[in-house]
Amino acid sequence: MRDTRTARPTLETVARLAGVSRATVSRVINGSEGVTPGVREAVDRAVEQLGYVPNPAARSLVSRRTDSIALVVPEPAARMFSDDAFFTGILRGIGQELDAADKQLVLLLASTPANHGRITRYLRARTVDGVILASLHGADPFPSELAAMGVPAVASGRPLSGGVIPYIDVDHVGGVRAAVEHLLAQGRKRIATIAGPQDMVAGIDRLAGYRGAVAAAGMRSLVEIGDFTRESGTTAMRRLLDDEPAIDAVFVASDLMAEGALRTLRRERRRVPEDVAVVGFDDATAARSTEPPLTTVRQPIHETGRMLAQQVLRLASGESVEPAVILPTELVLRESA
Amino acid sequence: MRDTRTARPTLETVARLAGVSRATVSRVINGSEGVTPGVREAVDRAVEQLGYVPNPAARSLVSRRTDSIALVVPEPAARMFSDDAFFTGILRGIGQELDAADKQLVLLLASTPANHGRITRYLRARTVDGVILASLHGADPFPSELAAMGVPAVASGRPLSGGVIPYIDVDHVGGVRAAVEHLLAQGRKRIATIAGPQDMVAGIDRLAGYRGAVAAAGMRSLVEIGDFTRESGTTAMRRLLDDEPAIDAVFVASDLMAEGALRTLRRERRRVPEDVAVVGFDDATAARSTEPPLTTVRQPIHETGRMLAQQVLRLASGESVEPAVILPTELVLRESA
DNA sequence: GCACCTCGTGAGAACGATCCCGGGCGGGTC
DNA sequence: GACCCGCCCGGGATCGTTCTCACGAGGTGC
Repeated sequence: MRDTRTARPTLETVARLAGVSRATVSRVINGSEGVTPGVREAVDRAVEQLGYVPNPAARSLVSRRTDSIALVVPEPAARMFSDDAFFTGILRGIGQELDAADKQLVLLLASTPANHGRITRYLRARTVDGVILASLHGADPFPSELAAMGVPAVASGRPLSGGVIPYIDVDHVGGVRAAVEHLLAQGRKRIATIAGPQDMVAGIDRLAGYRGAVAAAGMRSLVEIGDFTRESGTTAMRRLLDDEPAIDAVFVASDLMAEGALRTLRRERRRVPEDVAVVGFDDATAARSTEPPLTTVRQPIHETGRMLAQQVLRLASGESVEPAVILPTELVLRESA
Repeated sequence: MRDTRTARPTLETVARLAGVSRATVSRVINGSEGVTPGVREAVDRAVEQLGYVPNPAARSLVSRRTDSIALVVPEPAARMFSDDAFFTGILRGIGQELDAADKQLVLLLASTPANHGRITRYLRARTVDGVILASLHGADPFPSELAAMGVPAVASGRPLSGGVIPYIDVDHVGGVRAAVEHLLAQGRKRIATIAGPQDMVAGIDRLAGYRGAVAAAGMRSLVEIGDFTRESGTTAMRRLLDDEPAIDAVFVASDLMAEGALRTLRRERRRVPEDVAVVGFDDATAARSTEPPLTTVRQPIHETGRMLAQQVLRLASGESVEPAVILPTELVLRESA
């Protein structure tokens, strides 16, 4: 007899109370087929009465499953991203799907390089059934490491290091094309862009999309590089106006930078959209409240999170998945263009 | 002989290679004292050579520790919070401390009521050594449930349901007092407030702070309630101006709402700070880029996260902690007041 | 020089589940 | 009526650690 406060019931306890064996209780708990209804009921009652909850450690020791998925977030990604809403949006999407599948989410923040080793070790211990990699900078080592370890993994955003693990991304190029075509349809003649950092996929692909669309229209491109922050949008816009005062439209690779750009335009007394049209990217919450409200490219953040979770769960259960899933983007028309 | 690709080394494997017993290897792994340097070295070499990583499931089965901490986030909190930067800030703070302590972070998003049961069950299974509760709405059941289960837990923000578990919060009242006194020192005569929702501590305490400070100065209070969103700031400010055109200052309980308020003031052609001074709360990143830049009360978000982690780790290791830790806030002077 | 104590090491019993395998029982077929 | 085939259920091994306890060697005190 042990302290009833601390002594948690085990399979054994339940089995005795229900008058059956451990194996049978296990079958009932895990919903196996061949159990007589009467017995099943007796076990259920015992479980209920004792408040039995299976011990996950014991379970995963033998089953070699942990029912949990890791989300690895390299710090640069977390810090740089256009806004935190992106991160939390993805998180909610992932959470929703894992929830439905009754899996846990383990968050691994890679803040320091030291930390990186800690994470790899953790992953090697097979403490999780699968890994989701948040979007990465340049030559991030995680994808190939994970592939080498044989851990089921998917990435958010096309990994720049090459196609070694499957990924989910949004249609950057298509979104930008729609934006530029919208500007062209308005009769804009001189369309510039404020691009994102060129060591991130989002930065690279959106710039490529702009270049392609502008070239297709037989126009010259005009590019300034920012770093996805509001401040960089402000200064980049100023440089653009200095270089080419005749600009009548600008595609900005993030809403945050677009806010900054709007500010410069206001200071320079350029009317938006009359003198200069502005299109952003992200459809951040702030896009509704800029002056004027921002026309922007919406990306399905929540859906991305859900898809990430779905794919990694598939991989974890042994199925195979497409090497890439590209989710559609959508131009949202407001007043800035 | 098993497949070397899948067969992970165990203590036994390491022990054989090093020519010692399992127990000794275990001692070395866990850094116990009494091990001869020579033996320790031999074991270290074997571990290195085999790439041995302890199996967490086996370990926690016997040790009854899991080396992981859960962060429980009720959906309303996540959705409503002034901005997602708050959440991610807390997260980073927690991450940093857990990292230093070599603990994992398990994220539990309470999106639906159904989900709530799932979370409680998970927590009852003792899958984590401790729990951090993200800030809660009104009468959230988690604090008392956790207390009843005897799981070490701390809350972010004073739980409204009463002092059943320790918490970390910032000095809302002190911050607001500093803000109001700053306005008084400028000779402002009619100081209004836009408060947050009155079912959240942040909303309640900041309003209380305002009421206290204004009363102390022998002035009447003038209150409009918002919900921490930009839009609610816009409309609340309009109502305030309608009610009392003579307003010459307003304390706004969040920067996001302050942005909305600035917008209304701009539309109504009131100059800030000449005609109306505005002070926000949070020191969100956007506060630097409003026009004019926002004077606001900074709360130590990152520090809050770190403290949450520190306290829950203390509790988990059996120590006791103060029932409440209040971190200081600071008035940041910019141009809006 | 004998008893005692300390310190490093090993043997073996848990921890609490899953899962394979075999035994018992009931019913259908010849 | 005997045989056989399924279907349920139980026994027991197993997963990979930690931890208690016992043991032996070497140093110290008298």
